[in-house]
Amino acid sequence: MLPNANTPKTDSGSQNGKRPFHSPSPQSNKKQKLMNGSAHSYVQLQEERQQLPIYSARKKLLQQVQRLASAIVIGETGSGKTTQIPQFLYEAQMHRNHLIACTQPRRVAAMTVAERVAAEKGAEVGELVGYCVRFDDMTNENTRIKYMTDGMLLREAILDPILKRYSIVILDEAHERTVHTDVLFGVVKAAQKQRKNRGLMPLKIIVMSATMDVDHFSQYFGDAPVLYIQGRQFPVEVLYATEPQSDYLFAALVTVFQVHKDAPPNEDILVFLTGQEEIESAVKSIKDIAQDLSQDYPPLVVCPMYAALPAYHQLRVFQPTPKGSRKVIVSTNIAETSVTIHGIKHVIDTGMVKAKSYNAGSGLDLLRVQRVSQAQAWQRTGRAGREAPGSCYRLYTEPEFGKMNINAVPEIQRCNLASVVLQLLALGISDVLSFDFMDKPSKDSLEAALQQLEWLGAVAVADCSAQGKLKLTAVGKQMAAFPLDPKLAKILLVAREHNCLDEMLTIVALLSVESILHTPQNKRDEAVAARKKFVSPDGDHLTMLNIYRAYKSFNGSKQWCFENYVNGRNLKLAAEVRKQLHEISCRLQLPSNSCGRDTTPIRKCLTAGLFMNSAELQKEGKYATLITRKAVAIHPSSSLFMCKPACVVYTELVQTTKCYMRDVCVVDPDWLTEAAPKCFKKKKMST
DNA sequence: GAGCACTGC
Repeated sequence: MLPNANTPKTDSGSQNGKRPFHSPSPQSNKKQKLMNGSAHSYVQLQEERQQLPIYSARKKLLQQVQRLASAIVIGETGSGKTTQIPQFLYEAQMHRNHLIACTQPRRVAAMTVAERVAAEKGAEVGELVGYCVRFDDMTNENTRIKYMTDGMLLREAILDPILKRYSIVILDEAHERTVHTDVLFGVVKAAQKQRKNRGLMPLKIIVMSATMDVDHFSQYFGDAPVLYIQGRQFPVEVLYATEPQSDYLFAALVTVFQVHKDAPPNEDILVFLTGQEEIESAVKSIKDIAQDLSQDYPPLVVCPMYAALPAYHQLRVFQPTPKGSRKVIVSTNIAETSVTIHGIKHVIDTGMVKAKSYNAGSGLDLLRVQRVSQAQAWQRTGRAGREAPGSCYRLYTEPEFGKMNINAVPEIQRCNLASVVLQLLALGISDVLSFDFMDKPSKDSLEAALQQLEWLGAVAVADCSAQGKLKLTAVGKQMAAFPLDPKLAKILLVAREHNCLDEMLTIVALLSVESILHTPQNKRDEAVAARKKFVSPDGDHLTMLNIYRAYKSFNGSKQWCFENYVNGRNLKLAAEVRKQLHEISCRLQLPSNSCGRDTTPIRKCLTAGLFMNSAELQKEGKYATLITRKAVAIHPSSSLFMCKPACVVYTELVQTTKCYMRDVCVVDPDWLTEAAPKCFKKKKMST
């Protein structure tokens, strides 16, 4: 998806608030540059390996892993831990002819690191060294070192909770604390214990991180020893605002031009802002101001950077700056971890980020602009010292920095846990509330997730007491087989009763990718007009199905996508997801069939999964959700906006200026009681 | 009568 220039981050910057960045030796600097090239001879690669800082820690690490069950490795940027540690373990025969897994939070990282390590081993990727990510398994029976996404290992654990194919599991980038990594912590720890109790081959666990919160990891893994590995980060001068800034956007603009005035040309600037709209407007302001500058200033190239930006626009960020000019990149936190941009000398950190927070009580996800954590601030700072010394302008004061959270709240404490809980149950962990999380999610959010699963018919209480053991039902087991939110998995399973699996596979695939609509701000009316022919009176799900069918009938033509204002990239992804879901439904022996032109079966299936997301029209012409009686409205982007159907289900709620329902479908209220008699009966009794 | 940080199976 992204170009080669986008080197994924495999090692992470220092996040220690107290420790200054330290300089690398000149020699290692030269080697670092070599490493960034592409074609190397085997001999060259072996020489480079021995120059890495981690090489000197090799013996100690091997001894520790030999002797103990678990180890923590703290390694800074460029230490080479991700590429070297799996090789050290393999070369020392510690894999015992089983697999060494090394998990990554991101696909691109798993793939490119595997390529690199395979080259170092003088082999093709997919043989001794392989990778496994969704849609792409590059391993075979000879594979011993396997890079994979953390979500992939979690999927495998459902089929095999003690992970018998693996002798060593390395959890890399642990400081990022993704939901998948956090669940894996508990899963590998339990697998290790199980194997020990049953007298099986031990499972060694290595946690690799760039965090300052080392003790937390160590304690969780039985006081595992911690190995520190020096990195190769250049010093970055940190400058704080002298007084608090009320307008971070304005402060950012002023700072950009201050740096532009004082710094030599060819020293590029990276600015961290929070979102697409803010970035586009800042880019425009910078361009406008730059136009009015005198000829004494170097020319300015301004690039926006955010995930939703079309790939060919993203490319610009990676192109080298012409000699004598300066590049300013205005980015979301995508440049914090997911992409590495070369040539950055100055970082401007507004200290703000847009992050998701979840309210278990209302079940509402919402995106909020908030302060970054200290760890994130150091991560941003580190982006200025990748290739040479740099500077970082913090648009907040030092006391303000001191008041920030040391680490970000782990994702598992701020998201809907229905998927996680379903997976834990599928792993055979019945006592979800007391699962050994490194940082426990709140009891409320675990209970809300269980409630949802019970309503969907995925779990049943095995005995009558309130604290009774929970068990997955047959339906729950089938739901867990799909890489989907439980609501969407349920939609697929009920399709067998309504004979419309073909349609539901498409709709669910479309719901699990980002928007397939492309609506440029200045061409909104044209886009709406072009897509009018696809609109279904039954709502957005059916409209999307129409678009997908048309897309397929034009063989995914790019021209067609362009003319109809739909996002070809996301439609293609949906087709890929659909294929995977189809394979799983074949494995579960769900009958493949179509309902033709009748939309009723489709809407009944949607109701069976989305009944918790239902709303009815009130007398005064506004909507209220059925379960929580919350005031909501149809999102203006919906094909049902302006229509007033009596009863609807929706995919999700988004809170902006109002609480909006997104992806709305017209349903019959009787279908709701049919789909979840317990849920709606219960509601009537309590009101 | 509006707007969407970032990943991942």
